[in-house]
Amino acid sequence: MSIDVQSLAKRRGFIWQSAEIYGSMAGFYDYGAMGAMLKRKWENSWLKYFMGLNDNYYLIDSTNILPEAALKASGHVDSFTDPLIECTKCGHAFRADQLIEETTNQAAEELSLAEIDAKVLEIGLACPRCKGPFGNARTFNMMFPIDVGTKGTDKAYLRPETAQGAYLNFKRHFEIMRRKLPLGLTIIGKAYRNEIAPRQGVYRMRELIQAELQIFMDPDTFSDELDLKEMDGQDIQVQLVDMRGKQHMQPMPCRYLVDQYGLPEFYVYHMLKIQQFYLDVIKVPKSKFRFYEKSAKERAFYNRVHFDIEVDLSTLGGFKELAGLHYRGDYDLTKHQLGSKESMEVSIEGRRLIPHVLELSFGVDRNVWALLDLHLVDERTGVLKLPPALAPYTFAVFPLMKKDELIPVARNIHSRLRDDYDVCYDQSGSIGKRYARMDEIGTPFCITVDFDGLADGTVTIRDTDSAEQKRIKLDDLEIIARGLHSGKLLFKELN
RNA sequence: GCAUCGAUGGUCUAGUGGCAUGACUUAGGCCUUCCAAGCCUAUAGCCCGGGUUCAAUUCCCGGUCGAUGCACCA
Repeated sequence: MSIDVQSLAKRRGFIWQSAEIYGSMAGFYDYGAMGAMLKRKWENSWLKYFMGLNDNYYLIDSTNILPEAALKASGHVDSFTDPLIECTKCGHAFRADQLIEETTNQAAEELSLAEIDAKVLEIGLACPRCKGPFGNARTFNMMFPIDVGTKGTDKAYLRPETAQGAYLNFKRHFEIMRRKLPLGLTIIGKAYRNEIAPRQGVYRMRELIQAELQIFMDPDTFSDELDLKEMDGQDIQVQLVDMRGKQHMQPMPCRYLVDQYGLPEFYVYHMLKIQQFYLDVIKVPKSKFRFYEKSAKERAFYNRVHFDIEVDLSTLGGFKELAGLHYRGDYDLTKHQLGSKESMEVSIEGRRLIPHVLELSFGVDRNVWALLDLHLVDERTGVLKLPPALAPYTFAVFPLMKKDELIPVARNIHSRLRDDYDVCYDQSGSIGKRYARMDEIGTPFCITVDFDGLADGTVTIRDTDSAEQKRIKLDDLEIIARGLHSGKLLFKELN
């Protein structure tokens, strides 16, 4: 029998559907005690890594509710919408613009609802499934509308992406942070999309968490400010558009991607950084990681370069998008300049420009799920081997048995460590069962107080990864704990 | 949103028109000097609404949720 990640996630307190006792709504998930800690630690690792790329990158926060005008300017009110027509006979809904385009070979994207209705009549469009007649076209916008104020007269929406918060705040932060480029603004927060058919667990949700870094920069000088030497001799795992169907991915030298494939140096530099994050911090096996190039047709029109970051997840049946690296150009700030009539132009050493945006966009829920998927290594017994910095609990402390001599010592160790780490104390059940519990929630180190140790001031410490044990002096506990937690000391280096 | 299938303690399941099965888990106890041992006890369940029936977890209708395919995913 193999461990089902979904039921482990539920049973051990990671994640499950929201409002369970009322039958749930599709696309909404809640985090339990373990899941919330795992998510927080993923976010912390992510922040530490990506904020560390530049001194001028900052964490900010912004509202989930945005005024209609802002989302009108960003294009979401109009383009986050699909015109639908429904068959009056079989009830099947179709994308009106696509159907018209297929039938007439004419672009229909710009047609209004009334124009669509007229066009449907004109060309005698009928339901491709049952030949039934179509009703009037209507729009379906993926944004959740909100009525603000007692009369609900201020129209607003739940934000469909966190990015807009950074764009709306750009001018003020540019001023506060002393007018330097590149300026990085990070937001970790909720975004909302009224998906037509949420599927595959946390992979497509209606309320999701995004971690996004928006880098505002001058495309002509940004590359010069990066340490491009880091790219020398480094390969990126990529699947380019023309490789599709032939292979999953191929290691391509950074230099090739710049010189031959024509990607901007700053873009490839960030590919490398993202790859290092996944391979070194998240510990994704190299064979399960790739950048997946989006074709001109697949990417949003304002993205000049777009690769998805994909990881091979067995629970989701293959390579799945966990993040995206988008070179959005000056599209966003230009749009908000038009919409708000506030100038988004900046002046740097005599050069005036509207900064361009390089967006690093991560789906947090998917990434947290990926941790469970990737690190549940023993499917039979359910051993989760999480990196110490990501595990919900870094340490667990047990008395070998529920005996009066052992309990106070174990309690004391627990409280010594608790100030600095997330530590679990457990004295219930056999020692083997307690180790197994910790295996399932990914606690990397278990400290056990036994009778031998009472005499000579030692405890045993067990490594989840290898299930091996070593005996350490209680006096060394703090320094060893610090080393193991940071990853600077490896378990095998003990003694 | 359409189609097919499904939904039983916390988890995984058996089964049924009339006291709902088992395992694991969890809690308490006994035992136990290191990897889910054993014994005793306890807690806990038929997705929601309506219908048929003396009686519905079971049959019927509608909904919700899930899996899969199609569609959708700027």
